Amino acid sequence: MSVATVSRALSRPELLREETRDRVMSIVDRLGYRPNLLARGLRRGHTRSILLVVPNLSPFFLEIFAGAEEVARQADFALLLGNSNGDPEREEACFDQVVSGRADGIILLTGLVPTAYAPGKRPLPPLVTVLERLPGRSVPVIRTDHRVGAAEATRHLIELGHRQIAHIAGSKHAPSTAHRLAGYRDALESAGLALSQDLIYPGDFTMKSGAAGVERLLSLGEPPTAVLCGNDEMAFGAIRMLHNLGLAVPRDISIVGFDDQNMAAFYNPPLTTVYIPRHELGRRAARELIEQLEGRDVAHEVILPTRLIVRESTAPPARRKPRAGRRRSA
Amino acid sequence: MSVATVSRALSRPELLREETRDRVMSIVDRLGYRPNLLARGLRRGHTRSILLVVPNLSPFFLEIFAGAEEVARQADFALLLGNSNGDPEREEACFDQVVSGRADGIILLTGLVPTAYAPGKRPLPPLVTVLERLPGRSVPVIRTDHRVGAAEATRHLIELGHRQIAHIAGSKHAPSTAHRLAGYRDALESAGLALSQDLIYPGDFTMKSGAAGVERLLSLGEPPTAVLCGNDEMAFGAIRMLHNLGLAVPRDISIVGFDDQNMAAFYNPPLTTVYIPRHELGRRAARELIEQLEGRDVAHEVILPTRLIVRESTAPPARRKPRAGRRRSA
DNA sequence: TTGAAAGCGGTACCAA
DNA sequence: TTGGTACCGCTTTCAA
Repeated sequence: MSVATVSRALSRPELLREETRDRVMSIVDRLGYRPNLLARGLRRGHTRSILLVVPNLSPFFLEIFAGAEEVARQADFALLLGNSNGDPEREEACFDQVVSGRADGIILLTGLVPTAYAPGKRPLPPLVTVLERLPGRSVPVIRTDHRVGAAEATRHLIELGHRQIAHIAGSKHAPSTAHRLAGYRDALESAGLALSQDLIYPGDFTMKSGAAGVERLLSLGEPPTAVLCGNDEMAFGAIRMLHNLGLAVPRDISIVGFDDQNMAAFYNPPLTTVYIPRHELGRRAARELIEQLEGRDVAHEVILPTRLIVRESTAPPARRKPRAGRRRSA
Repeated sequence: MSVATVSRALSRPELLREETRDRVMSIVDRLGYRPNLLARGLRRGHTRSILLVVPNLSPFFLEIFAGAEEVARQADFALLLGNSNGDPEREEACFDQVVSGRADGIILLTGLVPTAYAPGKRPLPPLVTVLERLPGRSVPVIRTDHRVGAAEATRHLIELGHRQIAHIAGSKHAPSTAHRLAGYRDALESAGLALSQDLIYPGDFTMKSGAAGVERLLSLGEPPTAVLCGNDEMAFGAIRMLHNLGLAVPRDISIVGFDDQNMAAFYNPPLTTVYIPRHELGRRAARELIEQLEGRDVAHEVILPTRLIVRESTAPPARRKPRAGRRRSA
């Protein structure tokens, strides 16, 4: 029996006589034979695998990964994970994976393309971005409207009666940061509330920065009665710090997060936050990329809705001004 | 100039005259040429990539991944992520990746080998396990001593004066569950405290099960004054439920977690827990596997120490019995 | 329906 | 130090 026959039994069984096919398969089973994917990929010119590039390994991105993996698996694609860790060099290495033939396309969660792939230099690999539109590029994007989500969350606070509403913003590098800030401003403006630069603290998405942010905001002459945080982590950090300062959430101050991580519902108190359909974001991204790889036309932009989830970290403002009480011993 | 020369310029530059090498490299740079990794892997017989297999995408495993990635990168290995999701079939598919030539070896975090690779069937790929020893196999393992860690945590509660100490155990499928339970028992026995099956709740590592567990334990005739949880997530769930029931931690009941996730220090209250050196576990695993792949001898077992981190979720028992108070409105 | 053989893009051996 | 070339394992065209 020739190698061609074995190859056909595995790849295009319909071309073989049933008897031949069975004979091959039984031997394959017995030997535990698995075709060499490198050779196959080399010959076929593609590997049926896609690379998802994240800027870090936070649970937020990993859930998008999980969604993408689900769709990829169904379509018989392998999903690889590339962690750029914010390093442009590593990001470029991820893109090179496609040039090197290890993957057929990229799902990009970092919001930026390596400079080596700037327009006019190397051509982009098959690409879909998630969360962030690529400026000046016509690359399909699956995203949510951060601005609308942030505005809705801010409006929730306004409707509760808050007037002094602060914002702890995310990392400057993330384009979503600007959009969430814009939504916060939109809501304040439509309510006729004054914007104050003092009420905006530049965080970096870490719990630590959330804690630092709220401490800083509290030191203001006119401290806020509510804070919209750029993500859940910073909200957790903020709440923790408030408790540490002897302040209770939401009694003394209301806190809103962004993302609705799994932990949000189980935090103490459960966090009011903006739900982002991470899983679906991943699913759609994988679907679009696979369509693209298979030569079909794809949507240029998909916008998935966010949703405000009201839990127990928000309430009407207290009568008296929130002031740091005795700092807890520990 | 021949292809052989280009190949050498990229793979073994020391074999070329400096001038030739520079000439090749300048053209490589200009063209953005990247060697095809499939062809290279096919020819060389290895890919310099290793696959890390996790049972799910929880932050716990991802931190081990991050540690392994660090070492892999330094050694110029790519680290792939395989998510078996508890499915034996997917687990087997991960092992097949090595047989298919996509990876050279496996770092296994699931604690079990697919049945297709049972002793006497297919030979195991180059393998290092993390956290769990493989029964009946001489596979290198990098682990911590869960039993000692759990005993230390339990002793901490005993020293605080607790006598009724419960345990919310992890998933039955994880071997660590049994070890942590054993450590809990060890400490109780050495302190001369009675063991009661009622005080052991079978959880599954989720926050939800932690919440259900503590609710159940509280309904006991003689409810516990402290609970050792099999991981941090269950501890968070437990604390949340307690607050929901109008009970405060640690005033009414003490809670200890296991793992020391990032969130532990920022939970409300900050969680007393057992630190597991996840990052180092990953680093060591990658290092051992790479050594093994390069034909060197490797340690058969590496045991890394755990460490009890005392924060604010534990305190001496209250005088009066903890009883569920008014259930909070929300 | 099956077999023979070319070729995917590199690497490494041998020769020059 | 460089070039020519066989070969890694598979797919696919062409011929039988």
